[in-house]
Amino acid sequence: MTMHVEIADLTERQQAVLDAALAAMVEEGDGLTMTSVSRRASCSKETLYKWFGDRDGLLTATVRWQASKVPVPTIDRDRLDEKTLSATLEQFARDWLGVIASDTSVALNRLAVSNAGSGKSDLGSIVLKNGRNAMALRLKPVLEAARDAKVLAHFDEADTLFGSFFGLVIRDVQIRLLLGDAIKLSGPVIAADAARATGQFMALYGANNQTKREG
Amino acid sequence: MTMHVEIADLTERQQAVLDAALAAMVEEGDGLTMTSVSRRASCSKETLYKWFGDRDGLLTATVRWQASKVPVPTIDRDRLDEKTLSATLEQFARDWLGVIASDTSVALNRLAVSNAGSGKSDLGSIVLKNGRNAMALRLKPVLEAARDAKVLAHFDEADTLFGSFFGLVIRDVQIRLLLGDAIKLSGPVIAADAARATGQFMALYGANNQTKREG
DNA sequence: GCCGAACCGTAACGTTCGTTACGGTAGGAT
DNA sequence: ATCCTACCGTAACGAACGTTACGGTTCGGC
Repeated sequence: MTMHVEIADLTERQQAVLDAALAAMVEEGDGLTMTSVSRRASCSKETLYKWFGDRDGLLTATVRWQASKVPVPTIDRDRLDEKTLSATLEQFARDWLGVIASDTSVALNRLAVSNAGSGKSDLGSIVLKNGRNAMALRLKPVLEAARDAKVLAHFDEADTLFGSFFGLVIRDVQIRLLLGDAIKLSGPVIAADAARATGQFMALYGANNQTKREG
Repeated sequence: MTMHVEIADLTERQQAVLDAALAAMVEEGDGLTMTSVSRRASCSKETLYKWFGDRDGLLTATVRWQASKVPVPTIDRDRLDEKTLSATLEQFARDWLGVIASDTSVALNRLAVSNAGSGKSDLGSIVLKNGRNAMALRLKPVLEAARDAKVLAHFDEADTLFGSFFGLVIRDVQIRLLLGDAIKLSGPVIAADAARATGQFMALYGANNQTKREG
């Protein structure tokens, strides 16, 4: 286990270096090299190795650093009527789509996917933990509270609802971006998508709709 | 452009070599090497280069070969009532989930994603064309026919519906698999997911439901 | 039997890149 | 002033791997 610096206590210089690594990741993808990072960051390779141990350590630290920069939406669980739940979910979807569509997120996920294939030091689980799982962790209590407040219809597994919400929001956008499809999501488009997804989710799982739900 | 063999006319030996490459891809991921493929296929590297030009050509041919093996569901556009449309969509979803969850598909998509990052000879667009886009091509006429037969509510853009169907079926399954999450989808689970997704899609877009649809 | 084409197995070459080593500089402490 | 620490820039090392070259074998055609 190469763990030289905790992301909690990074000096400003170290953060700058990781930002340079992030930029390298976005522009050079998987093929970023220790030399290119050091050149970008105007630092020596010796420093990279002292701080991060090896290439894997640098990549891991970079992924963690980016994850720590993504704001995690906070939600108040009180006053849960249908209106506020919808608004919350919509905001959630908007933020999330914005992250997913960003260059850094795409580069990061590409790297993690590559790495998950090669088996080394899984970046995959890190990205999963700080991406999807972090979202699920925030969202599931809200869904359960909404169920208890009779705003959502009864359900047993919050995972199922989360999965459906995920699907309605992300659709085929992420995989297309990862595969290099040139789609650009402007702010208005994201807002519209978030609104549609939220409306559909409420239609499927809202307390007042008894349409087809769980299998 | 390195194009040595068309996938249409591959000798059996060549197919066997590509199957070996496929196996190597599944087990070694991005880091598969010309040597490992030749060893697996019991062929010489010289042959690999003669047939496929270079490493990129081999990978491209492998991706095309796998794509050509995936059965494309065929659909009859006649007799479109709600029942048959549901059955068609459900079958579609089932097949699709089965493909997405397979080891080869995961390995293939990982490779394509890595490659899309590095910019080389896009495998990404090939996978996109033979995956998502092939599905969209088959599905959109059906959706439009269903609309004209008043089985689905009115819509302008079939893309929107396709995206929603995609999301409801795939949800977070593909990205989790790509990132290395250890989920196993048994046949019954896939069937249940396909049924749920289809039910939800019909609930959202069926002609007899006027719930929230397009933005 | 003989020839050439196709192919196998392996050795060899060159490049890239991770990793390490080294000389030099700035700044703070003693 | 001296020393020590942290850092920069660059050169050097070694392994992995794509690519090429070569000798040996099989096999169909004459």
